[in-house]
Amino acid sequence: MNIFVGSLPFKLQEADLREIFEEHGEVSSAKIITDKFSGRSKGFGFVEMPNDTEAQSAIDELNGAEVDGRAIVVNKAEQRKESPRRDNYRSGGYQGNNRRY
DNA sequence: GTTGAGCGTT
Repeated sequence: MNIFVGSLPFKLQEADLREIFEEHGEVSSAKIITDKFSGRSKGFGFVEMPNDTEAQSAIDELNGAEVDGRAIVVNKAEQRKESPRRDNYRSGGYQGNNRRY
């Protein structure tokens, strides 16, 4: 289950976020969203947990929990898919791979 | 050295 985490302290790092969720279950990956141009944290991130039961428990326990003095927001993530369509494609190359500049 | 609602680069 992918989890959305908001209201994170700007100083928080991905490893910190991961350890927070690992206290409530197994964490496969943790991500802090940072601005591509400034490199600064956007203040929210995502955590992926393979066990849905532990994930739901972590959401229930960590939503509103205080981290570094800030009450964080934890919800089930949306919009980003893990399994894009990979079927019905043939290994044949493209004919129009010519590049015109 | 700054800020504070929301959903990420594959």
